[in-house]
Amino acid sequence: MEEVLRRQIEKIVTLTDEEFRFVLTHFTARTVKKHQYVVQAGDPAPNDHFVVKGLLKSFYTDDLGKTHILQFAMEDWWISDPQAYHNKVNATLHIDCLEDTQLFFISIDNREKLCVELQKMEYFFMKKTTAGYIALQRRILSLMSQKAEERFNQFIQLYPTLLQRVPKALIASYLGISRETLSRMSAH
Amino acid sequence: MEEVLRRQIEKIVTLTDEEFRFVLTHFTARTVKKHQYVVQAGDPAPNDHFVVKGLLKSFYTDDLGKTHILQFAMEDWWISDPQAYHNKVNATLHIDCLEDTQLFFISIDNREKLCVELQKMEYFFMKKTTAGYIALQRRILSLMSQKAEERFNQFIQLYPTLLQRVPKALIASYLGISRETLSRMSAH
DNA sequence: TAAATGTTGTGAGGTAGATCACATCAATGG
DNA sequence: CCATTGATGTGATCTACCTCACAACATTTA
Repeated sequence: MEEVLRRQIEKIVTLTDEEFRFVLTHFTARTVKKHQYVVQAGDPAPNDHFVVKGLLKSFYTDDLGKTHILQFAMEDWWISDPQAYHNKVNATLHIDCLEDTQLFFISIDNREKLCVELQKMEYFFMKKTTAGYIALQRRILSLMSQKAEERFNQFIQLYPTLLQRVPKALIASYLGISRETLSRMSAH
Repeated sequence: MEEVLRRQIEKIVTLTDEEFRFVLTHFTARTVKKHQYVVQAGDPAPNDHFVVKGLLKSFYTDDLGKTHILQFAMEDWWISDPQAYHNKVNATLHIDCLEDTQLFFISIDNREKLCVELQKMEYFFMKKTTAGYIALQRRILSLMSQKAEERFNQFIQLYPTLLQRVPKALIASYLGISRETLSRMSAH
């Protein structure tokens, strides 16, 4: 279990056994069942979650009650409500499990402490955040310049495994299109 | 001029005079005329730009030749092609000036050096990147859950000065709607 | 200062995709 | 193992927004 997290970090910075043990003391392990919530809009959400096994989604519910999926997170991914996490305000997003899930979470306070104590880890988080930023920019461009079917095809290319594990209606919500429209094009 | 940059940094971390002088050695000042490009798709784009005075935009040109504006940047903002910058690959975005502009830019190599030399600065960039990430997430939600007019109203709230300085057609492009549609609603 | 170029408005018509409404079949839990 | 709930497909409308076309000014620039 711990090794999954270690491998994730060591993709970017190398750690001695001792350093990793130290890093680990800042995390907490947790298992969560399908359908359970990890973050609820309105509540504080002081943790960032690393997925060891399982699958979650984060989503926003608008004034009309429609939900919009911001992110899926499977093995090796991180998920949080970043605004609530970094600014210590209440969540505006929900996060729940699509499958039984094992994760490590780290509080924002522990993270800030860890970054000061071990600069490598600040570097690690920096790289992760930057990569996330770039991915979001790509998604914005995709929402603005591509039509539904192109976005879906791109999704299939990018996340073939999610196509298997996630109901189509949720993928539609992630892509910003209706269930029915996506259904009508699954041919290609 | 330098003070603008200093104030920007000191919103997040405090610097001694000496530290700031040191920070400055990693930046280069530059003035750019209206219509000039700062980054061109296809070329390397190893610099991140801090705007002291003026106004720029970053945009993507799709296969059909349509352009989509990702970002405006006026005084106190940063602008780059983040993917090209951080991953040292060629740009996919263009960045050009909407007004005569003064800026400080920092190469990715200088930035990485600076972050190691002065950890405060790594913290500073981390905060900036995180805030940017949160803003992009909000924009994605806005593209998915709001319709054209709501997005425009939100834009006015958020960036009243841009409404003055930027042609409506460009704002439309930023919002992912057509010039004509935006024109038809400027009533409200 | 005339010519070229950029900005904004507005009409008319077209369309991608939303919404509503069912139907079928699979999965899950008491 | 039956009953409820979830997943998916598909037809029939509806609509927000796009595209094309043109006009009227404003602003550069030669």
